[in-house]
Amino acid sequence: MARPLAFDPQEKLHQAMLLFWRQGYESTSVQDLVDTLQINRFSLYNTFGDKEALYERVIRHYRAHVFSHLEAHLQPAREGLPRLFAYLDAVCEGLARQPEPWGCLLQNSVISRNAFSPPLQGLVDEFITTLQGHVLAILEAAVESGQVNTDLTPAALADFVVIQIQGMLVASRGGAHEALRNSVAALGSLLGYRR
Amino acid sequence: MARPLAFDPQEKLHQAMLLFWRQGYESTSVQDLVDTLQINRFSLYNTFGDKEALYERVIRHYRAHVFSHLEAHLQPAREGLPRLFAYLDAVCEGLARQPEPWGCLLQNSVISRNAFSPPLQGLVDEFITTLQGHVLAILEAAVESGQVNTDLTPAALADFVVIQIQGMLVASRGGAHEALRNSVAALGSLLGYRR
DNA sequence: CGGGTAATTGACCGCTTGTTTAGAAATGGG
DNA sequence: CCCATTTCTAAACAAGCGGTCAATTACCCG
Repeated sequence: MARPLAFDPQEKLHQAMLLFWRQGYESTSVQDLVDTLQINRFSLYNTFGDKEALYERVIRHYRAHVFSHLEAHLQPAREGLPRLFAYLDAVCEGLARQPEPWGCLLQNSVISRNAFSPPLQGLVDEFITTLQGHVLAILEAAVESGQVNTDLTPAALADFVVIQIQGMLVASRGGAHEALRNSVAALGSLLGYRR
Repeated sequence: MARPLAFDPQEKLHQAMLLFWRQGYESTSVQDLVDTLQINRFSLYNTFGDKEALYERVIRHYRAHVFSHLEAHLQPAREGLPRLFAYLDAVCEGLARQPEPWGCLLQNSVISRNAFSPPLQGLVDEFITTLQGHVLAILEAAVESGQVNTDLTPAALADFVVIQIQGMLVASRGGAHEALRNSVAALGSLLGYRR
């Protein structure tokens, strides 16, 4: 056959994810990637395609290896509020554990979505759609089972909660960990959720 | 004396604000500014300094001519919840009226604060601090006067509401106007605020 | 009307961006 | 052992970035 790769693509992809996560898409140059991943410029293009193609793979990697663990807390939706707050607690904990306030790679991508081509925009938009779906299912179950007593529709409540989550993810980039915990506690109290 | 300016600095500053508002700081090049403001490159530097100095003046301009009108709804704080929801309604209305979903220039600046020098970072951080101050004062008055019945501290509630506002401002960039209104309605309902 | 002052002009600087090229090096099967 | 195949290396590409320059133009005051 031919000359084998001198590096592990998965490992390099992981390193690229960490770099993009910390610095953002636009602020991370190809030179940064070359320096950090310790592979040649051409090898980078040869294995991952151009910068945006690499970022797409990074996003999928993040979704599969980071977000999926958080997403697991949101199921099964029929259990209602305990699932929502298990997720919110895990989000708080994950954000607080970061050495620097990087926030969430997916939410960061949503914010800079205008820098992407339409297909990639669609991919990052899926994040909000997915979140919305999970939260809505949980709140429908919560309202139906009487966990939360309100005259609001589950859909309106879901909009409210998703926006709250988005706010938490951006606020975390200021390092306001206590504000995040306060925020979750307040939401719990207002929804009448007893732990 | 000497040759007078061939343009109105205030007018050009306003145009620069609109451009930065729409495109963001990093995505707006000096060439974009030259093309849009219709003044020469050097004249731009001569009157406003470098790109970051211009952006600082843009932020101050925004604060004085755009945000101040919204901020006015937050006072006097002693009136409590009506002031908060007057502000939130105005924010919703302002965001919905935008021809394209630009969000809030100040919140957008907070998000890309890492691209700025420390002094400018401080200036954009003032936005959250200011908002926090207003909201806290309102909620203290609201709790004390019994407008809202909760076992939460006003400080925790303020963290919650400020994060909610931040979430609204970033979500608006996806054009989700109805979700914003639902979100405000949900907050009102959960706080027991009757309009 | 003439001279001093300041705004304007457009070319130009060095640097970084993302991307590509041509040639050298390394592998494993026939 | 050698050649086909693929990776690797370093250099270079064009385009765009923020920022600066000397020369020119237009104005107001004396």
